[in-house]
Amino acid sequence: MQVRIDDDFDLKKIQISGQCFRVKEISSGVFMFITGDNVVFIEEEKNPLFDNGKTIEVSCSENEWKTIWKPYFDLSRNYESICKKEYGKHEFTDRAIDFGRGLRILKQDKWEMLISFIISQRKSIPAISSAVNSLSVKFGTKIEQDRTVDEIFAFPTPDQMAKATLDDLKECGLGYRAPYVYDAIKRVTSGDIDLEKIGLLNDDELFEELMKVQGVGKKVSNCVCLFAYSRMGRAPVDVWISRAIDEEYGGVNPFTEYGENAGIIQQYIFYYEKNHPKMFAD
DNA sequence: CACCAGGTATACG
DNA sequence: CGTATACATGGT
Repeated sequence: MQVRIDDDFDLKKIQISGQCFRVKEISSGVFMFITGDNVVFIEEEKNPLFDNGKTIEVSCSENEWKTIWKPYFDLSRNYESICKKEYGKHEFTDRAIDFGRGLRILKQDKWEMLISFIISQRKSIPAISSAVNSLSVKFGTKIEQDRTVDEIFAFPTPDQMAKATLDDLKECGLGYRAPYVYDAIKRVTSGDIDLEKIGLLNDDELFEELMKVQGVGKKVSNCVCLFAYSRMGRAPVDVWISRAIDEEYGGVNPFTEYGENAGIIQQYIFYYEKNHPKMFAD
């Protein structure tokens, strides 16, 4: 099926943006995304017939696109106008926006994001990906599809992970984070934390609620708020953002100025810091 | 093959 | 309250 996109949208940038850990480019220009027990294959058309926006080819039905993937890619929000609105406040931010045009803040599965970002601490992005994949293969349900030779597994549900021992988790490369994930499993399967219900809370309350889980601090909580609950006002500060604040903003956190779009701006800055070519060594 | 990775909990002062 | 330190593994 073909879909018209009337806004900034770049699959390659999204893939390497560090917010999703299971996206694969299965062949040149064809990307596989997974959420819940859904898989989709997407290709950006090379010769768009229109001068604005672009057309993409998606493997799913129209209904699945509307209910799953359109929200996943946050396509009801216009990023072009957000960029325009926030442009001009800081020269460095403007540069990051220009460089990262096409990025989007994905609306991903809440449980998967909680576990993925607990795992993310002190790990490289490739290492996070492989750990998340290991959990999926070990505990998740196989998803039927015929586009890849590799078997694809859904990220395991809390109930599927409930049978995991600490050693099982360590076998997935979690290291010292295994007890943290173990705690998350217990809190969610016991009903102590209801990931759907806390979605009704305001940003600060949601942020605090997530931090009840062992191993979830400010940064991880903000990532879950942003990448699973679409709380665009949350701006996670990691080592890259912290470095940018020091070196580009004179040590003053710029995100308060971006208000409800702080998380989106954060993503452009993170992407720029990690991916822009450096002309000179420091 | 050392080195370091989208941090956090804990122990201090 | 702010600062220092340990932490388990894997990818490069």
